[in-house]
Amino acid sequence: MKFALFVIRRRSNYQNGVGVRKLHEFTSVLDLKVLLKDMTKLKNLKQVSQIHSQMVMTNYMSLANINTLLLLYAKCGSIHHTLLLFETTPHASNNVVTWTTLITQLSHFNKPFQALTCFNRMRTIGIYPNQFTFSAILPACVHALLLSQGLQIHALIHKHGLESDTFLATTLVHMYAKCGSMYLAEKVFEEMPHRNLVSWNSIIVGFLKNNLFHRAIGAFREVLRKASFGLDQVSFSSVLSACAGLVELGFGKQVHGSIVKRGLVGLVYVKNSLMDMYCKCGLFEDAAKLFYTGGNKDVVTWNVIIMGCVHMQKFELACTYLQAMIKEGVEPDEASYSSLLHAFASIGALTHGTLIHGRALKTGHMRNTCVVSSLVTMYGKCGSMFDAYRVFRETKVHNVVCWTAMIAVFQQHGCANEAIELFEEMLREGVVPEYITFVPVLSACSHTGKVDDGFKYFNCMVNVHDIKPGLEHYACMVDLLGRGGRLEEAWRFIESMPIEPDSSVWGALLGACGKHGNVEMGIEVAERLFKLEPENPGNYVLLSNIYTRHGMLEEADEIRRLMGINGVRKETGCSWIDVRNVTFVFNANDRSHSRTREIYEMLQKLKELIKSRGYVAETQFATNSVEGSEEQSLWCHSEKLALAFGLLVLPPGSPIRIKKNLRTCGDCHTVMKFASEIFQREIIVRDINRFHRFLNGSCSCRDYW
DNA sequence: GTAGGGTTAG
Repeated sequence: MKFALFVIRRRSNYQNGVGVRKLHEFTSVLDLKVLLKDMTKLKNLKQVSQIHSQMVMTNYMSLANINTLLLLYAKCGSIHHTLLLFETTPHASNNVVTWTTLITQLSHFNKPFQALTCFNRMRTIGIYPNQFTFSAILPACVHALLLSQGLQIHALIHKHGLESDTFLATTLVHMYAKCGSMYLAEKVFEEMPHRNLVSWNSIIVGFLKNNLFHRAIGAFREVLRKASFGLDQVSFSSVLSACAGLVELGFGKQVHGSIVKRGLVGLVYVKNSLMDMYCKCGLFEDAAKLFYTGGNKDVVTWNVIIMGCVHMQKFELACTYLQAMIKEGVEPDEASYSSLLHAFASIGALTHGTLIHGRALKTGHMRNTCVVSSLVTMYGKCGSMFDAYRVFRETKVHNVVCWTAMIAVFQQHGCANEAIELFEEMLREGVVPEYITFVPVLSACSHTGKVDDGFKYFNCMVNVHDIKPGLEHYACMVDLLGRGGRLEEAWRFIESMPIEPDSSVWGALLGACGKHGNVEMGIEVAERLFKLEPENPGNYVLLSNIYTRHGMLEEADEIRRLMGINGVRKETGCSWIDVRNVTFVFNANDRSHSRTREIYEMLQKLKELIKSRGYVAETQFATNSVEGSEEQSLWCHSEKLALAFGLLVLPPGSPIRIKKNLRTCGDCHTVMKFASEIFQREIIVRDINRFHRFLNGSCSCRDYW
């Protein structure tokens, strides 16, 4: 082969693929084959077209050459030309290799349904698929996530007696694992007469992707013990991902040792997985050490270190790495953008997030659905619902993640009707909802008191979409019934659950007991919660508030004592506000800020103004008294301090954005409403659960949170 | 002349 290539290069003066025009000088089929093989590296549509026309002119259109051409067109990015050539070559459809090439490439181009149609067309005209065809069609089932199709293909493989083919069985394992059926994947794997490295890697990766990390590690240990072949970078990087998933540093370090022993540490994929494992186990420094030790770095290396920063909440450092990677000429990819956006979403850094948006627009990354979904979430979590919606609408094609992101943003901002309408639009578009999609939908129903609709969607999830409800869904349903005052029904609903209810489910019921003043049920529910999560101060506070509201002050005191005995402390309220890219933090009763005097003066002024408009302090929200006055303690809440500071330093008319670590209190909520009207300001408070957008004296949550 | 496995979005 090498010799033949040498001859061609000499004869055609072939250099870097420029010698194509001398094709007519070739005389043997062998020459052409070699040239075509070499051309696969070029991936240039123009050159492939030139070869194609030369072949037509010189009568070189043998079936084998046509098949190579089909492949070449696909490899240089034009599935369109592949299809065109196929359709215009009548005798091509008699050949199984031609069909297989076509099916493989359709699958590679993420056109699984066209691939399946081709497969069926081929069988209709009486062409028998071989093992290559089967391994080409299985990835199409994976792309389309069609387990049912995969099962049918499996049956055909069985019929053709090809089940024991190692290559095919491995592809089946991969297909079942990707479609979420580890039971079937394992069954095929167990029945394989021979397993090679890729077979083992496929089962390890299968466990990994289905979050069965222990099983992934188990399979890795097993193959390490009994295989006659050596493991490769895929095996090692996969087992490291499993360690990362389990935060299993001990075994991870052992794996690191054997990687070093085998001399695999220089491989960039292995290095990336190692770094990722250390980051997820909290050893950022070890990851950074690997990052700075020479060797290759690719875009993933950068992404892993950036994600590591995000994981450690080192957001500024994450930005520094992004700038550094750009400086070194590594173009950030969708994962880089997604991780940073995720970071900015969690800290509510709107300005940083907007900068990333600008960059994504310039670099063409807005075509990527991951980036778009992260942007929608970022804007949503930073309080800019309208920007989130704009990004969503400016994107033409949405996948289910994108739809879910936008539905969740509406829900968090109190626009429950919009959330439900968007969900309905998604269904009309033919997008299939997933497990997580139903969480904001059910929550939207609960926040608008749509009990019937909530049940409609819940049943539709189970019966139409075959999704097993999880704890998140059950908690929403309990919330839905509880908010509507149907406490007994909610209790019975919990009892009918096929899975063990957790604290989120009981917590929803306790909240409802508080809202509707059911002391007896409240006590019973709280007792269960104290057992489930004795360390959560929220439950004690809720029960104590129920007692206080019913005048049972002794019992309320008893609960506070219980907190002391159990060593539970109420988390201190804490609020943040960004002013010209600097974040200011306020704790409850905070007097540490340099403008403390002005802040408290502003609050005093605000209090007088709103009192004249009928405000009465809601002292039931006062959990401790300051200077003997419960009312006074209310005016030291962190969100009020942040509000006063915002009113002082932000230009009139500009919105005030506050973030809080706990649920916002009822009294603060009332004060914010008044303030938005008096100062004609938009005030956005993001608390632990949701957004409150105050405008002209009312809140987007319609006082229902 | 045709095939397989590996970090990121809700």
